[in-house]
Amino acid sequence: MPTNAEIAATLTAIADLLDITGANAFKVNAYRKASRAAEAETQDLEALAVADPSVLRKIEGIGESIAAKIVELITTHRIAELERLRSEIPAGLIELLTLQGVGPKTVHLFWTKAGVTDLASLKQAIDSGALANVERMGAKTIENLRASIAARDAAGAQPTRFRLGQAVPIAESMLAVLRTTRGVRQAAFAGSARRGRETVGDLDLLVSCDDHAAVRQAFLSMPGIDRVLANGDTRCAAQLVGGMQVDLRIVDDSVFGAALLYFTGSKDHNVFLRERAINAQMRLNEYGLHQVPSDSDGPVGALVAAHSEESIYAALGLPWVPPERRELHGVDLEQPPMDLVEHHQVRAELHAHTTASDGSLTIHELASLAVSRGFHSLAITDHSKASAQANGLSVERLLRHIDAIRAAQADFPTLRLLAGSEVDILADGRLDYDDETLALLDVVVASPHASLRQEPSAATKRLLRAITHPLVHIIGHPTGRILLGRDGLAPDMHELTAAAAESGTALEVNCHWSRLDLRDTHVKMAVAAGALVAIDCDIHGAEDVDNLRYGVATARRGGLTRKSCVNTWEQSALLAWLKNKKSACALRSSR
DNA sequence: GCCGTTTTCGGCCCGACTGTTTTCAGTCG
Repeated sequence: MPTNAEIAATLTAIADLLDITGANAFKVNAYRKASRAAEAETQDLEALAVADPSVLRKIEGIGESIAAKIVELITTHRIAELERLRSEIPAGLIELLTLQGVGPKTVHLFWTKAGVTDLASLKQAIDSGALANVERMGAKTIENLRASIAARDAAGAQPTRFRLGQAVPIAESMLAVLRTTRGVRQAAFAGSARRGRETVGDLDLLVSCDDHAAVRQAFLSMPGIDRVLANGDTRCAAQLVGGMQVDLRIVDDSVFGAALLYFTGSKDHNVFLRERAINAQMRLNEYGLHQVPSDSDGPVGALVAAHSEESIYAALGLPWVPPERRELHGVDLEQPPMDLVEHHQVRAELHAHTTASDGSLTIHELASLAVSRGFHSLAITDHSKASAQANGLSVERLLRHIDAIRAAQADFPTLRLLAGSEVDILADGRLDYDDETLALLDVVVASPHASLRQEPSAATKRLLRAITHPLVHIIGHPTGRILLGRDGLAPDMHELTAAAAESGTALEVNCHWSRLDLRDTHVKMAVAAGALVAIDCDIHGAEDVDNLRYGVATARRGGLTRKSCVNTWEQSALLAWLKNKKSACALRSSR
């Protein structure tokens, strides 16, 4: 039973192999586009296909042929076409596609003209001088090839993607330098980081200025640059120590909006906008939206819009699309804009740890921090006893902690301090404190911390039990995944979000950039199910509050609106929700 | 291989940079 991710990976594998054979580039691109569509699909493709295979073709980018291949994969666990390609093409060639500056045409050349079948034989062909006899393989190209291989060898297991919360601070520190550079008007980061993707492959920086040379020099002389990959008048690229690539684009200030739009992407979003421009007799690129030139215009038609993103969307008959929503294309964008949750609307933190368990701040320090952020409510939710590694609280310690939280309230007149717990959801779905204890708390965040490799069906059952527990308000980091580290649980999110909506339990978007759990696609499911969502920083130290932006971005990517986000509610509404779940429980248990 | 307000064929986003070339192919985003 292939997952959507596995189907996507299979389609990408076909695309890679086709690429190397020199197949039609549009055909290759069709497989890549279908792969992206499969990955972005929130419905389970296998379930869709089993119910009605024709539904697959309703997904944009999946047509007759690819739909048939997906069905073939689901029913026979193989795709004959893929096996044929694999029998013809040495498996080691695919790895060569990942070398900087090496694409499918070059790999094809290596293979057919120099007998290269993998990285080892490529090295051999370089060292023996055999490669120098191949067309287009001049001294400079071979030198670059050596450098790419060396960079790869040195990197070893160096990551190819980086977590959002690690990439954004790097981008901002580089922008801070560029903003002080002579002639710079505007500077911003674009790309997948601006779209708030949970991981990014590289950084895209955009600068408008009067002095290109000064900006290029400032950029290329920054500390941490390991290797310069390109150095042109309007575009520079460099690899940082640690492997991250940074691209810099320099444009005139008058077209900053067009360039920002263009370099923010996503690729599919750009293609959609360009096609829309063409249909309206216009042409869109990073220098603006122009009329198609008439004979008297020369190469470029009259400018329609370029200064701001808003003006370009408007000229295309669309509302401005927030960067987090730019994975979308097609009819989704023609809907009226949603009231997406915004960073400044978050006024309550409902998941925070103190020195009582594994936090670094005291109750008072945490409360002061919340006040400084303008929050009206803060829940202190230290770990429960099963999280021994985090110094989880025994019932006796918890009782004393509740008293300490209530006592601290007097010192913070503008902040409502809530006594809570982040209680472990045990492997079978039981909670780590008994109901009598939980009933003493204002807020119960129930989270899975152990047994994170259990079967999906067991995980679903486990989490459902916690979601439907009347004393639980929030399910903390529901899957327990660690980005680029641990997959975590894979429960049936359709079941979970439906149950959450039914029981009034909120699902958490944990803002820490190593978690972002719920992930964007899960938020989308929660929104579709009508479930409540909490955006929480899971504060362990003062710096964690700054992660809120990543959680908000993830929530926005999933289409979360203010009214479904409990952290944005007025204090009275929040307290009523916290209390109502409890009284609902009392009612039920008294029957 | 996908797709359709020029719909079953003939397009498919477009520009910068690099290196190898004498005008362009390949890569990348």
